[in-house]
Amino acid sequence: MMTVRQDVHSADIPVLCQSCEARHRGVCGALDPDQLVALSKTSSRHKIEPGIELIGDAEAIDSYSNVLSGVVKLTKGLSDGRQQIVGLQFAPDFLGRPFKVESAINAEAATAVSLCTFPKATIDRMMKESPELEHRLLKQTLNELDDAREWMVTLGRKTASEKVASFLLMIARNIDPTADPTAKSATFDLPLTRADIADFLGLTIETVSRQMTRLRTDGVIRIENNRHVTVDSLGRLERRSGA
Amino acid sequence: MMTVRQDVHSADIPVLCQSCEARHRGVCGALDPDQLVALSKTSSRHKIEPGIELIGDAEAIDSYSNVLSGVVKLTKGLSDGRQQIVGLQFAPDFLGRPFKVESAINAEAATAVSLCTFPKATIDRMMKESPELEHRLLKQTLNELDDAREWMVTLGRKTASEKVASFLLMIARNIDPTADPTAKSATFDLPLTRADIADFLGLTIETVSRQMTRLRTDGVIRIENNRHVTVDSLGRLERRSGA
DNA sequence: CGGGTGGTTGACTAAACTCAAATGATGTGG
DNA sequence: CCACATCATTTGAGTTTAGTCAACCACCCG
Repeated sequence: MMTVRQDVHSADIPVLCQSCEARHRGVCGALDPDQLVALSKTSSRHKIEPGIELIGDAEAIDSYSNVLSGVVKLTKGLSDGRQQIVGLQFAPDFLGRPFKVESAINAEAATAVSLCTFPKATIDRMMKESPELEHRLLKQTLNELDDAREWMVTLGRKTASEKVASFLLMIARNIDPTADPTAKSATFDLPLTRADIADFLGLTIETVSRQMTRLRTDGVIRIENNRHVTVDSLGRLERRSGA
Repeated sequence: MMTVRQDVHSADIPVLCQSCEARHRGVCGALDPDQLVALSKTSSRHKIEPGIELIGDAEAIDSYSNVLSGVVKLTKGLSDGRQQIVGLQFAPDFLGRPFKVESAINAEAATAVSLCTFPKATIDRMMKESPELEHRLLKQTLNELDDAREWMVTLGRKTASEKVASFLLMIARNIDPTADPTAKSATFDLPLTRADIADFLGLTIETVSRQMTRLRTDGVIRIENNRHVTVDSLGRLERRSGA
C-alpha cells in the first residue's frame, strides 16, 4: 500500500506559494516548507494601483515585500523637488532595506503591482535562522549594485539619445523574464510615463520625447498609443546605446 | 594554579590581524581566531602605487582584498573611451565581487594603497561555513548600494557646481574615519586628480577646475598645492551641494 | 634647462533646458 | 454619440549650461 503523503506536517507548501515565482527565482526559494507555512500565516497579497506610494523617504519600515507582478520605481528627491529614479524592481524582486530602521528612498508603484507583504520582524528573525535566506538576499543585492553602477555610467557619461536607447534596451530585457535573451526583436508596454523616464535618465520630458521621436523616425522603434513599443532590431538599438 | 592560556590552539589571533582595522570594522570581524589563523596562512599584504590596476574589466577574479589604507577607485568604461567612476573604496572595505567568475568593473589604486589579499577559494569556502561572514558582506553591499543610489541623484539631477560641492563633502566625510562626524570644518588631501574627479562627477576636467576655483574665490574652500583642501564651514559647503 | 604632467583660464560651440503652444488620448456628463 | 475637460505627449523657438579647443602656468624630475 502506498502513502499519499510522506510527512503530514512538513511536506505541504502553502497554496499561495505553490505557483509563486518568488519561490523559484526569488528569496522564498531559500525557505523550506515549514518556514513557508509559518511565513504565509503572516503574509498577505495586495493589488496596488499605479502611483500609490509603498514606502516613503524617512519613514519607518515595518514590512518587506516580494514584487509578484508590475514595476516598482525607487526614487530619491532633492529638497527643491528635483527627482531621480534610482532603481526599478520587477518580479520576483525583494523590496525593502534590511538592517535599517527608516528608509532613505521612496518606493512607488509605476504600473499596477501585486505584492506579497511580510512583517519585517518575521523576515528579520528568519534571516538570523536561515543563512540561505541571507545568501539569496546578498545575491540580489549584489545584482542591484551591479545594475546601479551600470546606470551610473549611463547617467554620467552618455548622451541624451544614448540614454533613451539604453533605457528601452533595459526595459526590453527586464519586462518579460520569459523572453529569450538572445531574441532579435521585442515588443512591450513601457512601465513608465515620459516624466518617469526623464527622472530615470536625468533628462527633461521634452528631451525624452524628442529622442523617442528620433528613434521612431529613424525606424529603430515603432510606437502605438504612446506606451506600446516595438523594437525590430535589438542589435540596432544597442548600437545606439553607447555600451 | 592558573593557566595562562585557556586553549592553546585557538586563543591566539595572527600578529598581522591584531591591530588590523578590518578585524574591527571590516569583514574579518566575522571570523573566529581559528579562521583568522587559517586565512592568514594564505593571505598577504601589499603596498600598491597609485595608478596600478588591481582588477581589470572582464578579467577572471581569483582573489579578494581588504583595503587597509588609501583609496581604490572602481571604474566602468564605454567602448569609445569615455569613463565613469562608479565607486570609491576606503579602509576597511572589502574589495571583490562574490558569485561571479569575471569582474564587470575595473579597480585601480587612486592613491598609494595597502591591501590584504586572500585567495578567492578560501573566502568562498569560509562564506559557506560562516553565516556571519556573509552577514557582514551583505551589510557592506547594502551600504554600497545606498551610496551608489545617492550618487545617481548627484549624476542625474545636480548642476556642475552642486556636483563638485557634493564630491568634496563626500570626501571630507570618508577620508578620515576617526574624524568627528559633527565637526564643522575639515582639511584633507584629495585622493583623486581633477581628471578622476571629472570621471566621478560626469563632467570635464575644465568644468571641475572652474567650479573649484569658484568655490575658492567664494571663500568656501582653500586649496594648497592643488590637492590639499580646507573647508572652514562644512555647513556652507553642504548648502551648495543640493541635498 | 627642457620636457612631461597636472591644473587653470579664455573664447567659442553645442547639447540639453526652458518656456510656450499645439496635438492627441481618455474619460465624463448631457 | 458628441462636446468638453483633463492629462500626457509632442513640437517649436530661444536660452543656458557645460563641453570643446587652445593657450598658458606651475611643478617635478632627469
